[in-house]
Amino acid sequence: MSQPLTRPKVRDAEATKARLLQAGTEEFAAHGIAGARIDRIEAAANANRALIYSYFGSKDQLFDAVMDANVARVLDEVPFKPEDLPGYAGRLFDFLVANPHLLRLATWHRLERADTGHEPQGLRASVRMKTESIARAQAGRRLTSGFTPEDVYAFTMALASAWMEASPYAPAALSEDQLDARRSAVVEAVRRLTTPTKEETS
Amino acid sequence: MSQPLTRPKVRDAEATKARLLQAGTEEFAAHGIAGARIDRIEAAANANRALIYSYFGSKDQLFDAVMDANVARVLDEVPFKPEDLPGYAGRLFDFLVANPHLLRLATWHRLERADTGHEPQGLRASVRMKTESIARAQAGRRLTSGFTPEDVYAFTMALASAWMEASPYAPAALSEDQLDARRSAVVEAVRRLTTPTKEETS
DNA sequence: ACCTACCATATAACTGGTTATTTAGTGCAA
DNA sequence: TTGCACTAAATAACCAGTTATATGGTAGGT
Repeated sequence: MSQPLTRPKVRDAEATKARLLQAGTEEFAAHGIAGARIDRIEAAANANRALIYSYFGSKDQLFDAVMDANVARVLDEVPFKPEDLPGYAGRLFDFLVANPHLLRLATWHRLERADTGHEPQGLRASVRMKTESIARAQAGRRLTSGFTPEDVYAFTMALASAWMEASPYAPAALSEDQLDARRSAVVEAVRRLTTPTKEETS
Repeated sequence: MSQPLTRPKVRDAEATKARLLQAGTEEFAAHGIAGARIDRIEAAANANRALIYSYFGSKDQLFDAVMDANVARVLDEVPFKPEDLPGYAGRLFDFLVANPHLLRLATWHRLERADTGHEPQGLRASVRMKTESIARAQAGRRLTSGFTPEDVYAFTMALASAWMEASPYAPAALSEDQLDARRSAVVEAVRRLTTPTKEETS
């Protein structure tokens, strides 16, 4: 995770970009855009600061690149299946437990960057795909029609990240059992929200 | 909301502190701690910057004071009743729609200040009171025992703020009708989560 | 194989504007 | 005249971004 980032023996622009993205991910997740320090990224990436400007353009643009890379990673690693929203919530919960800094990163983006209109690459398309497949599942009576597809999506996301948002104090000090219990609660909550009511199935 | 803050004719330290807290609330909600600028607070509060240091101590301590004041306000304005969690979620939703900057403020606190151990005055006590009264309601079979009191609380909070977290883009452009629909969805979601299941009531 | 000119990669030092915080004081009111 | 509210100006550190320079790999000529 936070091993020192080592340079390859040969010069390699791609590898340097990757180190800068990795160091930027950690720095931005910890301190946000305004709080991030170029010299810390420089040191952590084991690369010169001027390369940030030649490869990415500016601090803000490095943040955008960091977001793009990590959004792509989440979309890749947490598959979405509209017929199993509780399972999706559980997998998302697992991912956030394993990568709490990425939730912080997304939050910083919302606070500091969303109003600039710069959205992470692929995010909007992915959300549209998800809500549309939720709509299809609703039409097929496989999940409740009591909420709009956007509601279902927003609630699922909110429940999966509820615990990380709610407990800023001592978030890491959780036993395996406690973690399992919370995961089950999230899955069960999404199940209660999304299973069709009796009237809907009749 | 953002009228220029005017000074009284006579010198009045309390009034100046109040202006600094108000200006600080808006500045910190907009930019966070690292992004906030003392000179903007000074200008918006119509007060000299040195007063910030003599009354509050530092930029960080001004932020803490701002948090304390606004947490007190929320606790005061959004009454909690464990027997009506859906209603509580609805009122919280209303409050957040009316004061979106306070959700931002709380989020900045989580990101920038929570790990310092400085909690807003009264928050921990209030959360304990809420979870304990949820536990009593569960014991009295008035709400589901399928979740721990902490789960119930975290989920309720998450659902009430789900929409604000989920839609950073064009959050203000919502018609009255759309807002009502979202509110209803939140209330219904909390109702589905918290009403006892058939087995529980039998 | 060897040379060499070229260019992308990389670096250290610098610049100029910004920013939190302090200081030394002014003036009002009791 | 004492203490408090308030102010303007100074200070010292900080920090994003730039520049001038060095270095290593390599394509192409001999």
